[in-house]
Amino acid sequence: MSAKKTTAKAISDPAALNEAWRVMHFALRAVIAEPDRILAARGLTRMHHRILFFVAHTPGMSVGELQTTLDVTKQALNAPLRQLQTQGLIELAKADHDARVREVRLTPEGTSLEAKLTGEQHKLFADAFAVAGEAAHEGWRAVMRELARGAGMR
Amino acid sequence: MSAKKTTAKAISDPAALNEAWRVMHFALRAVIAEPDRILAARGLTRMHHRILFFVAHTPGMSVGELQTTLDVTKQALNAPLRQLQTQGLIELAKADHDARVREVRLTPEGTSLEAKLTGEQHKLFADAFAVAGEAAHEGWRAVMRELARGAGMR
DNA sequence: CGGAAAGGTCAACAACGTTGACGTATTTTG
DNA sequence: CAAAATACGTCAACGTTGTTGACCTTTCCG
Repeated sequence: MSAKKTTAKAISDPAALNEAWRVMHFALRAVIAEPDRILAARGLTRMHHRILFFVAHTPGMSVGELQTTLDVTKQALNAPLRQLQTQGLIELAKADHDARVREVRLTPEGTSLEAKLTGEQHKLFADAFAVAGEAAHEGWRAVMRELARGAGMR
Repeated sequence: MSAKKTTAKAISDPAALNEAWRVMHFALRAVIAEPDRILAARGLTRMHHRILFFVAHTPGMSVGELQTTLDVTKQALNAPLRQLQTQGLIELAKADHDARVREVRLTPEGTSLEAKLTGEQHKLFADAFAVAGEAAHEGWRAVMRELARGAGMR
């Protein structure tokens, strides 16, 4: 017994729901902060991050797939894509099966940067999960999954 | 016994951390979706929503306080503020203690719209919490608080 | 061969926020 | 009380980012 009883807010207490929304914001901000600074230092933006992120998890993605995934026009994608290439973070190569298609992959440096960026985020999540405990971790995941259901969840 | 065991992912499993990030995105998107549509239908944007939100919870806020809170310039704030006023959602009145200061309050219609907007979000949260259960709710809050610590948390 | 697909690129726009410079009440201060 | 400081409002010039539209090249395929 004991532990904090914190009034165990009722699930639909307006104040609790309101706080949920605020906390969500700050949590997101906290997780984005470091990566954003690192990116900015290289003159990169969130769009670049998004590209690195998706390409890291799906090496060899075509430009068109990226475009669809990120839901932007090819013109909007082109500039950041070229900048990443210029900075030696990604490579564009013709696909074997279709020379019209250009496949995107991270270079070792790109892989390194991407790892650094997501590493910062992972650290925050891991710390939060560690402090909150395994049970809280499971609860968190359950709630998030529920919230995310209904959004695209591509 | 029973219930889903779901492999009880290790707290620092890279895949779990990665999923945490993705889920966070989708959850946020899901929560923002409806309010955004409602706003858009009235020709309003997120900035208007932010104004309504803060003014709702701190009636009589001055324009300057709003500016500081939202972290935008007065020029950026002015336009949406006037539009909200024109649409009869907020009222601007001179402060009793200082006629230079203009206090912002929601009109009944403004209060109604704000309630509708946050109501949509509350519904999503309440549903997610209800489905996940009270224990998960507590866990979620614990993790979020931990994540948010280190961000501003104004 | 000729049409369709994947990309690249130039150009005109539109949304949104920023900085800079003034102008106007109103309050505070020397 | 005159002068400096505040709180706001507003006009104007930009910068960023993404969009639509048009056009061109390379490549694939029937």
